[in-house]
Amino acid sequence: MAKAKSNTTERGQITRDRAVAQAIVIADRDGMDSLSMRKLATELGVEAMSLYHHVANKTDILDGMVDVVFTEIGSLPANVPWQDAMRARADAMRAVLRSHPWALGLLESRTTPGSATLQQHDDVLRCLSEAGFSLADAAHALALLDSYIYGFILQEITLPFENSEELVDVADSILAAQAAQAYPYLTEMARGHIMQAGYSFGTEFGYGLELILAGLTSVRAAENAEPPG
Amino acid sequence: MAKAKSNTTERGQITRDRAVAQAIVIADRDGMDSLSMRKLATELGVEAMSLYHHVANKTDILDGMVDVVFTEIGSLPANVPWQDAMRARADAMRAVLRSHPWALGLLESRTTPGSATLQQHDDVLRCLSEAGFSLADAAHALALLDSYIYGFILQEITLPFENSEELVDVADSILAAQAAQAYPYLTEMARGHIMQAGYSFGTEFGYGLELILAGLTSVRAAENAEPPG
DNA sequence: CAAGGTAACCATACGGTGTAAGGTTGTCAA
DNA sequence: TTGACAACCTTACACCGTATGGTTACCTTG
Repeated sequence: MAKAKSNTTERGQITRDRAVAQAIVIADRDGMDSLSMRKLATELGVEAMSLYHHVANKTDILDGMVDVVFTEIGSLPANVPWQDAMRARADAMRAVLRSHPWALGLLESRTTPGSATLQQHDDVLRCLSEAGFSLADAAHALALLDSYIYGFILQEITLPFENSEELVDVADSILAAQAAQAYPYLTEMARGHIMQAGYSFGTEFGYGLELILAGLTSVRAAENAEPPG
Repeated sequence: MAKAKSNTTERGQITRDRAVAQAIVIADRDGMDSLSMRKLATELGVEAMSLYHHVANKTDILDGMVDVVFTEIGSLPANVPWQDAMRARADAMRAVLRSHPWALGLLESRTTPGSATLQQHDDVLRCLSEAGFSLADAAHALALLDSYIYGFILQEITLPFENSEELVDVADSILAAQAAQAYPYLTEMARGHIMQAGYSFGTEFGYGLELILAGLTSVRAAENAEPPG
């Protein structure tokens, strides 16, 4: 009986980290829906059930994926004004969440924050506290910034186009014919604003972010002008 | 000659609308994951395949659910300052999206906007235009407000607690023991801010919203002070 | 009334899913 | 050589969305 599979094989190679990494590759390439245990196992050169020796279950893998995402976002730059630090964090989050479109949807379902999440939030609070924000205002600022960042990316991911040319096509078809009368302002915006050469939804991100940072700056100024009393 | 739709039996009762309505009931009650064609059919007193005479497929039902959500949000109040109109819309969106926690996740996957969506966006642009915003700034404002609203609710839905008491428990367990040293600012925020009696994450919503509205107000003021040139 | 058309409904089946249970193999320590 | 043990595989189950092809119960027409 063929006992000698020989070759010392490559068996011991599968780990939770490798499984999570490959799961990310699949989700990026084929979409979250087609990430299955069987497919993941196949791409790791193994049968589905073998994975269960390294991960508890599928949601364990999903948790791992979320953690990798937060790790990719990285940490805050040091020794810069707090506005620059917040800008850098926002841009990093946007870049990472755009490159892994499945990540935002995953955040919804995993309710227990991993260490990378906690660390990141702690960093932001420290940055703002050291910049002169009260604890309460730092918390407000964090919630506000995160809301804006998540919400913007949520909309951005949902958009049914990738570049300006596709945008024109999509806008045309959505706002075709009778729609122009039903939604006059939307139509006008599409024609007069969005369809201008060089428009990109991505530039909207900076607009809102700067408005929020300006608002937070005056909050901080007011706070330091008149100490709590 | 209208068809004599006699009510001698209850068979003809199943419609797309009824199916969508029951799907919403199931999603609200048991969660989106357990919404299946078989379960939906059973609760409508019918076999799974019978549904396919009234809906194209499951995603057709999901599209219908999204449209119902936007309908529930309703339209803008008339004859009020634009800030009040935006506040009302934000509160309505928050209320509806919180009462249907599955809705946000669904928005991600359906990329073709329904008529309720388009109508709502058109209403906002009209409101802001009539309030003196340029078309470009109205578009900026819409993107900014929607980002904040969606992102806030996304975070709110993800929270692993429902009320202040549960919050204390959760915060305690997450920040237990050694965590206090690893995340000092987070710990301090939990102890000194969040765990105060009467704190509710929901009140954060108004804080950010007011800050954004204040920012938009000064944008509008600047715009009207110095006409384009 | 009878006949036929048709919309509503049901039964069966296929290829997928996550994973529980238990069998098999390869490697190393004693 | 033996035994332990982890890694791996096979099989099976209950579920999913839905293609296919009946089967019913009604309405219209004569």
